Amino acid sequence: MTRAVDGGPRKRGRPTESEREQRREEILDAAVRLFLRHGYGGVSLDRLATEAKVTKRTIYGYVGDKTEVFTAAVARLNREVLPEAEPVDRQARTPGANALEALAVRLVITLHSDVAIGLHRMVVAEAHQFPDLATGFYAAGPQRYIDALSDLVPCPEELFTLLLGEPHRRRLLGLDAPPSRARAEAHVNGVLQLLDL
Amino acid sequence: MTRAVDGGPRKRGRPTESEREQRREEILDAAVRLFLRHGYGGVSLDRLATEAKVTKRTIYGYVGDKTEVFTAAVARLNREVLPEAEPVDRQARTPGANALEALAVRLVITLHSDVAIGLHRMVVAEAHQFPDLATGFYAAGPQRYIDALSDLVPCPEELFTLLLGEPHRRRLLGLDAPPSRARAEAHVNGVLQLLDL
DNA sequence: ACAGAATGACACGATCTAGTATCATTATCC
DNA sequence: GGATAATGATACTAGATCGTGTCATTCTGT
Repeated sequence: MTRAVDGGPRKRGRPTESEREQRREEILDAAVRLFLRHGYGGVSLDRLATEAKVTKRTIYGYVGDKTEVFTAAVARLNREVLPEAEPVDRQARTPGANALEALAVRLVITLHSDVAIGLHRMVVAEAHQFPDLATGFYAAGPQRYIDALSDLVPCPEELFTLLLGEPHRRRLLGLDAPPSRARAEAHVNGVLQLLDL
Repeated sequence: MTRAVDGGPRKRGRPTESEREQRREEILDAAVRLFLRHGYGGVSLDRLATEAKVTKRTIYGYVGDKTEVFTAAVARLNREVLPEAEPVDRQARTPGANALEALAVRLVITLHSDVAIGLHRMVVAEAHQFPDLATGFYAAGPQRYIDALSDLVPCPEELFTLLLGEPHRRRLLGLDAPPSRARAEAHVNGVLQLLDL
């Protein structure tokens, strides 16, 4: 008999092999949730252990100390946000005037999402303590989007900057909600017109 | 006989009236230095007390608890960074094609400085815990610069966004050093050309 | 079946931190 | 001069947190 998905305390003792495979994922799921909500300093290992329904010793066994958990959580968030950019290449090859617009709208919606904004904010906040994370974040994030745009326009960096723009700055400061698709499309059209694209 | 400016332990007992006037400034000077370097969570009151050559009780007497010290430090930083925008109005009235360029260069250099970047990073990092600081920061900072530009160009928000651009994002992540004046001027000229200004 | 590995529950030590209290010392007020 | 206020030095309380230790429990490998 298998235990209910969220049924009280986890059973004791050594886990089965299939449980072991899920274990690390569950820990990182909880870490991502908590770090996004409360930031690095606002999450204790006890709280993370409770959230992951695991003990601290198990966290050390599967991931490591707090800094390693944070690094792994950021890495997972990077992989979670960036696959949205994968269809870029496919879209880029699609001819027609709307290819650029479609890509831009995807980019705006993705990078203004709660997850992407939370990641961006965390990396900025901890750039002092985790400089390697900042380097990796920029290379895997903004730089990659800029490279994708470089196949389509002559000024990819400036286009990327404008696609984020002040709304993105305000999102980082927690001043606005994520834009609706309609707002994102309007923003994209405004930017493309401004740059004569 | 007056004590040397930075000569060992401060003398005990009730301070003179002139000392009282300086006291709060010295505390906030130290707070600004430490918060910029180590962030809100990275500064303890003991450390702040040592840096300000004062005891914790005196900090409570002059400023308040840690959150009030942080709020006061951010307010002081806002006042410290923004006076650079005061000459905006005077420059704006100066006719000639170089008025906009001169203002833009000032803006780029100021907002990429270590102090401005440190403030921006701190406000982003603590936007969850101090949402009022984020609101005040955007209104007194970016919004104010955008308003100043609105007298000179038809697309002030977009111009502001481009004047910061990816170099500013990279500065927030600790990836670049502050731009030289030459780099700032080159960046401004590139942006103004792109927008046909 | 049995030894060993991995876990949850619980506890513990060491460290750090916010905020307060005590006491001697120095300035201000009357 | 004497009372009062404000300070530095120091210690303290109370709580949080990181990282380990102990022990019973459960799975894996042989």
